[in-house]
Amino acid sequence: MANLKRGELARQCGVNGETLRYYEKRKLLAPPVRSSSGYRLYSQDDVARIRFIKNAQKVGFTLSDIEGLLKLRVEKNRPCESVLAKAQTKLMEVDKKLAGLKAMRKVLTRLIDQCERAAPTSQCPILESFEYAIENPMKKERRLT
Amino acid sequence: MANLKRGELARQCGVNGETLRYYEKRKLLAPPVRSSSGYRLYSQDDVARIRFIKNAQKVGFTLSDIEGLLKLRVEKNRPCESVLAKAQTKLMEVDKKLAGLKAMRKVLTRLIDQCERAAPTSQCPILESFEYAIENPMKKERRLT
DNA sequence: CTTGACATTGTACCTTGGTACAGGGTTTAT
DNA sequence: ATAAACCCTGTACCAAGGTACAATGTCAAG
Repeated sequence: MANLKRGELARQCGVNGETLRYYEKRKLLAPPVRSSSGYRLYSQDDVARIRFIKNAQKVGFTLSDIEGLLKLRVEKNRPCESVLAKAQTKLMEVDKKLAGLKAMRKVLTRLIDQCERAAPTSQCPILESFEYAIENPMKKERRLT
Repeated sequence: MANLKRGELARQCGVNGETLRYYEKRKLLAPPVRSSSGYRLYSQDDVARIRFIKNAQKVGFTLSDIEGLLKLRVEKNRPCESVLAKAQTKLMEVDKKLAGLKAMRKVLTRLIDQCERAAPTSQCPILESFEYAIENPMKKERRLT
């Protein structure tokens, strides 16, 4: 109905106007109808599509992922399995990143802790530890010379 | 002692040779001594420096962060406080990313779960959910029509 | 009728941490 | 002495997801 111009669609979806052009270039958005003067004219369907993209991004899908999801979205006869598989794959990716961050966190908190309880005369234990290989303490802290 | 050439240093540190040139450009590595033919000649200090960089990266410091850390590393009179502060800031950053990923994970697992227990006749619940705002279930799942 | 707020295009730039050439010169081993 | 394996430089390119112009055209209000 509405026939929104680029800025209107952008405002309605909370994205930058240039982003719409970018999505169009990336084929996430079909080239829209143009007004006689060449202005892009969007519909409510486009609003829904942008919302779809933004929601999918929120759970970790990249724009390339979303390209695939958008194709499945059009096929009406139950793309559920493929979508489920993609979601499961994404979950594994998220878990991998989580594991990486948790490992960082562990080492970082250990370093901070060491620093806080260090004797004031000693060298900075954090900097010092960067001079050597960083290991996780759980296993080999028997070395308390 | 060793006077390593670029490739040798790279191999010893497990980095790409080009990376060393990149670090030099980024001022993480001082311009090294050159041989008469213009080859870079590195010392064991450089080995330590690269190791330092790589270790700091492992706990989440960016190269820009590391630039600051390297400066503190040289000052011998207890930069401990500044380092500690940087580490604590980094920990907060890591925690923020963790929180974001955990939120993703939560929604994603919910979607997967909904999909797995969906009636085979229904539309794909994952795709469907992307059409609307994504909310966390904990609060408003009273809507079981 | 003019001003301001919109729109169009192409192109370049941003971040982060590098990698990959091309087109030369050098060193080492055979 | 010649080929392989280095090294040098500058520059361009990669992912990812946009953002920011400049130069120009259009539309609505007053």
